Amino acid sequence: MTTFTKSHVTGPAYGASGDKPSRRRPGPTRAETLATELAEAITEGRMPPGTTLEEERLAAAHGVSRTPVREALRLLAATGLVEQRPRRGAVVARPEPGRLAEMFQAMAELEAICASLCAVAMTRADKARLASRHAGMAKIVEDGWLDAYRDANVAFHEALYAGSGNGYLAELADATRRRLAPFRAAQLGGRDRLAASHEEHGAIVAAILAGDAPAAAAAVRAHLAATEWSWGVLAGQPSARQD
Amino acid sequence: MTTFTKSHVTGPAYGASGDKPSRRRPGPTRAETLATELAEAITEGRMPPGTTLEEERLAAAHGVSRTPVREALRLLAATGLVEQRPRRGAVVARPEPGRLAEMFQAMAELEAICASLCAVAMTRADKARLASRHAGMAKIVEDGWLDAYRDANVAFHEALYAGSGNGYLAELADATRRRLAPFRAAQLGGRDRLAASHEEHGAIVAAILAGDAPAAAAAVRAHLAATEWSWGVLAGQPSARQD
DNA sequence: GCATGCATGTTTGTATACAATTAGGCGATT
DNA sequence: AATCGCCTAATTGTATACAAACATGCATGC
Repeated sequence: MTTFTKSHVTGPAYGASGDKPSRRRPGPTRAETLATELAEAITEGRMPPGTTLEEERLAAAHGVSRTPVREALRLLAATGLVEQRPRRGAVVARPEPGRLAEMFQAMAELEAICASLCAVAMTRADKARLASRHAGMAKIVEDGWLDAYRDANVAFHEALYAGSGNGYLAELADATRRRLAPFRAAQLGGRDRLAASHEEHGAIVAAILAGDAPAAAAAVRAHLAATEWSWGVLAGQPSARQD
Repeated sequence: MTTFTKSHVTGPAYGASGDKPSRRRPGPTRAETLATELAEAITEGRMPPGTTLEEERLAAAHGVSRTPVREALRLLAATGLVEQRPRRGAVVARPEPGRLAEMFQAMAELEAICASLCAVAMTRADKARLASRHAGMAKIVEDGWLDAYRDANVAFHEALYAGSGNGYLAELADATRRRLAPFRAAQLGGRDRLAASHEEHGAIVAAILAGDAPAAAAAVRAHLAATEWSWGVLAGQPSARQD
């Protein structure tokens, strides 16, 4: 499971304007850079599910040849963000509604496990950090800052993954969340939902602070069950439909 | 998460003797075929962790050019079976001992979830099939047929994944098991361990038949905790060391 | 004698050229 | 008029060629 860390991203892409990079970075290869960029474009909704990914077009758009493009697509296909039909090209993955529901359930369970582990494995300092992170989100909720809450929310959940102490598990959860990202409803609902979400977070944090693993798992499941509607998962296909 | 089904495998590889295939299969591309073959070679221990995967050598061995080889390696890298260092080539993945432990724990939790879901989601017919599968393994245990038990054991666990009714979760569990496969101790221990394993399976089956999800989860965790030593996970690195 | 620098070979990364399959449209036939 | 078949265009799959980076060994200097 390859993860695409922000550190791999080199910016808005040199190739957007057609020029190639003069200085060569040591680490990341073109294919990886491309994969990261495409992954972001997909998860952020700029390339909605169903979008066809034509190799030559992508190559031209990023100022590279088809070879790295193909490798990037293979990478994304293995990640699940892209679907490759044998000789019919690649498209941004658009899972069946049933499969989306499966992924959502799996994510809930993965997060529940993470929270359980947090409850028993986190150091006192870690728990304090988590609590303060949660506390910091209160102001965002009061102000009704939707975009900021969305980011902070992702960060909160990723803190849960990291706090499990199990990096592999964290990667699974993160990858699943990323694969579901294109199906989030654009807006999280409204201020009421924001407050409710924050309150549910509070229950999770409390359980973790108390070291109560089963309660933490239950709180996570409840939180995600309540969140479900704010994803496109059960509402049928979202945004794009262009095949 | 791309899965490598047996149906994709076309045999011991035409390229082993250098000749290219005359008839062209419609579906799978060379890269996918290659990826499947390599994945099997790795999970079956024929290419132990640490083995260097030189592109040209692989290309020659399989009678193809470097291009599909590279794509196959990318695929495997995304799957986690292979590790690609930016400009230093690819090797069969050899995770740190700590990471192996994480993967093992994650697998235990994933299987526990699957078993829980089995308990509540399986139809009566499914449960009967699972029970009969388990019963069928008794004879293998009596005869001490180690190899056969190994295969049947994998099939049993995969039946658990499938029985969860959550295909995505099943894929996660399966992929994790595959990634851990190269680190299994060659022999499962002995006849005593065989019998113990079978008995633990019995506890799992019983809990599922009874529809007792928590008991099923607990039984799975107990089973894997008992199995742990038969994997190379905690015993440090296994088989190969050739870098 | 040891360390450092350079030269060379090997291997990966990228680009381009070619082959083959698929998709779509046009025409002929029933 | 509808359907079948073929033909053409577009796109993917594969191979090869070129360029850059890493690794190794040797020679040179200290």
